[in-house]
Amino acid sequence: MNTPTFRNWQSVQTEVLRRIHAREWKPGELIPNEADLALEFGCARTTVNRALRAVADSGLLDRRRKAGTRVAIQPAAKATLTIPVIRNEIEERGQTYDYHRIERHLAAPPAAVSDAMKSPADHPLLHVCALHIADNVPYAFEDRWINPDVVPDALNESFEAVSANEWLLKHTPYTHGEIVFAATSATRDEAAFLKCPEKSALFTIDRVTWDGEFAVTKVRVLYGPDHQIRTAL
Amino acid sequence: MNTPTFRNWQSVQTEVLRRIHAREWKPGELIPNEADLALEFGCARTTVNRALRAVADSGLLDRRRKAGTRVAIQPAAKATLTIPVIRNEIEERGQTYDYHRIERHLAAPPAAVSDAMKSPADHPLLHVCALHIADNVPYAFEDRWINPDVVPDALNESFEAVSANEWLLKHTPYTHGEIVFAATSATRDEAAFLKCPEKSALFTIDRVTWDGEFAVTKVRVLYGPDHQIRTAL
DNA sequence: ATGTTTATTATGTATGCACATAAAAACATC
DNA sequence: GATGTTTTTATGTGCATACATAATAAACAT
Repeated sequence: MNTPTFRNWQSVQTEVLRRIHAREWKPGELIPNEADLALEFGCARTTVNRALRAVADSGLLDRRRKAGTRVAIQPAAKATLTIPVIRNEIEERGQTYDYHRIERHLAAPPAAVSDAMKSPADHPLLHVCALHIADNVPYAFEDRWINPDVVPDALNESFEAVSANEWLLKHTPYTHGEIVFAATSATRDEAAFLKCPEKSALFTIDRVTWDGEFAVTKVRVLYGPDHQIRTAL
Repeated sequence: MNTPTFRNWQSVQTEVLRRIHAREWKPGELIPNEADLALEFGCARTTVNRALRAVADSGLLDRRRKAGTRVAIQPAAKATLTIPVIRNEIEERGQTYDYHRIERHLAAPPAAVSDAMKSPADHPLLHVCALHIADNVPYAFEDRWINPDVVPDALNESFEAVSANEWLLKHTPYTHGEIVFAATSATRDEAAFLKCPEKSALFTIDRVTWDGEFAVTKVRVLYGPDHQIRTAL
């Protein structure tokens, strides 16, 4: 009744996951240390380490030096969402993508925007609004503010052919960002653009992108009604 | 003008990220292979490999055998969301958590639910509805269906003191799950429970949890108005 | 009893080496 | 020229070893 040998880290990972799910290792319980597992699985400790590290990354194991590795008590689900460029999102579903720029001008942003971008209240930013369309149906409304100090080239771009989304990705470096998911009620204007009833519940993604200490851009994307983002757990 | 040596994979990663952000390596561009980088950084190829793998995991690099590693053209943002147990979510903000079970009975679920759980339409499931409360204000409404074939013990549990959320986490193994984020409009009943206007836009998480081929539970959590989930990018 | 120092130990990681594998590129064949 | 086959090459991974580090437990001193 010997355990079969596990050659690669994936198979070790699978076995570890099996034991966790089968409750052979119960939540909160300490599991054998890497060296022992390596012996049991007939592989090197490095391999066990890699497997356990992967499982820990997914949140199912808690690891601490000296204390050892234990099964997470409340495995706070970690879902990795991929937020694609809208064009890709649409084209990957086999729909035709269309883009329509609605507005583009320099203006002082509302306080909510200048605050989020940590930009002086009266400092003008480039405001670009656009509609993303899938199979001739409005798909998402994009409301974006761009900091021309950080991206001076944006002032020479009309954003009529290429969406600001893609243009910025291609031309602008950034270091980090914040992203917020929420549900918002469609305003009159938004409803008109998205051709949905006013006050429809819209899935919304807000994103602020930074290059060092300067905000590059802030964008709010309002998706059409019934839009959903799904992922495996 | 020699590059300083990078001792550990984190510092290699930092340097790689710097080069990407600084556009020394431009989007779409092929970067030197691992062996060359190892030589340049004065470390082993394994170390470079680990660093590049980490960056690739975050979506900024595309790696393919033989073809080499290149900077992602459109780094589809990958956001890792942590979906905590609601009680923890509330308590971590220093608010008091309260829980109120609204309903619990065996019933044949609506088609949408039995379909999602791949359960026969007329097969009765345990329906548990509850309200999660933060500082005496309704926080989230939980609408859950539990498969008693998979979790027979649930039939002996009133879910009055412990939320089904936590009880299941503690008692039920599972293998995988699906999760869907969306925005929904509050129905009359939901609005009443959450003490918000009818048709408010509510952030919604739908989750189906499986143990092998059997659905363990399906839950829809409706968060109160203005709820948002944020994460770093 | 209590605080402080010193082992001890499990994980974390760097390294050199070997070999596996996918996929591009070169080549041969029809 | 199109198609199938072989070679080449960059990444992917396993392993043994060594040492680093964090955190606990044990030993020690006060």
